Amino acid sequence: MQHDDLSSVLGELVSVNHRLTRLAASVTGSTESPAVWRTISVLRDVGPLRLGELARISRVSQPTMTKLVHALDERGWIRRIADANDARAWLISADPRGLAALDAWREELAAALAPTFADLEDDELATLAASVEIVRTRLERARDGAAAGVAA
Amino acid sequence: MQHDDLSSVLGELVSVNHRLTRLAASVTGSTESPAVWRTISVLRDVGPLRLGELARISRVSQPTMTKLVHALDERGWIRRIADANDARAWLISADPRGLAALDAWREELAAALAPTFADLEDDELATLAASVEIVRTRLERARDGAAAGVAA
DNA sequence: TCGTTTGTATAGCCAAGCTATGTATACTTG
DNA sequence: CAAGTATACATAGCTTGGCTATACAAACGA
Repeated sequence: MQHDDLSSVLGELVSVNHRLTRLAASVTGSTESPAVWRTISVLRDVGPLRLGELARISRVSQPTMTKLVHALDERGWIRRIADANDARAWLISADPRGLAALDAWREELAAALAPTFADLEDDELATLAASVEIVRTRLERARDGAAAGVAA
Repeated sequence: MQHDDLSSVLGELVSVNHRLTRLAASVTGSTESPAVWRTISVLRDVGPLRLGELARISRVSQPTMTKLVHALDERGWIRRIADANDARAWLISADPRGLAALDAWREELAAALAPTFADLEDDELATLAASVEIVRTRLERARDGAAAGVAA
């Protein structure tokens, strides 16, 4: 029962939020992809990171992150800082322009979704905020097992 | 955490859930994409639909849905039923095998995320379930404005 | 020094998204 | 009822984000 509830809620959470992501993509005029905002959001939350670690936390492969980082670098939304102690490595940090773009996207998203969420009550908003924190907490925790085999 | 500002919460909701989607993709061995589960989930929730309407509700373009439906049809996860009244149209419905696959994926997802969400309290689970309902309600409502200009 | 490990880059593939356009059926109207 | 318009789905061709496999360069260890 508890297990059924858990799997049901997690499954619905992922499905419903994927639909919300599609809605967000279609109502905003933004041509940027979710991957961009996800990446900058991670950098904002956990600070400058090596490319490989950023890939692990974002749960994408290292080559995928290499492509994303190059694209973001060309936009000037992140900075690649040479690691003084390891000539192979880069420290990736969010550029203020990237953070500003993230804020602008959030504003745009909220404006575009405003009609749909117009009747949101205060307690419903609080419920959504609480859910975000619940999930974020687990995502942070999952960082530790993110290396390879998960293996927990 | 941050102030319960609408744009902040919506932005975080989309970003965090995108990260959760990545986590789900990496912890499950599933080779299926989120688009597959999203589509079957929509069919399960709102029943047999014409391809175009399914595309609008899923917030993807009609050609994208054509490709998805063809792929799902080859797997036997949906059924294409000729519309008796309109030879151009098809009614798309979820096949029991598709619904079973959806359930299996949810179980797999829950099992894979179990370590990460192991300490979820009952009230936290309830919060997540409530959020799912809040978002689902708005998604259903947004169906009406899904046709063209997104209203105003 | 030389082999091994590690951090990032490159190559090449697939899937999901898009716009533009094609084709067949339905509808409308003179 | 013929002909033009509108609608429903399919196809073509592109872009991008994801992957694995592999290459390269720097660090490390014996």
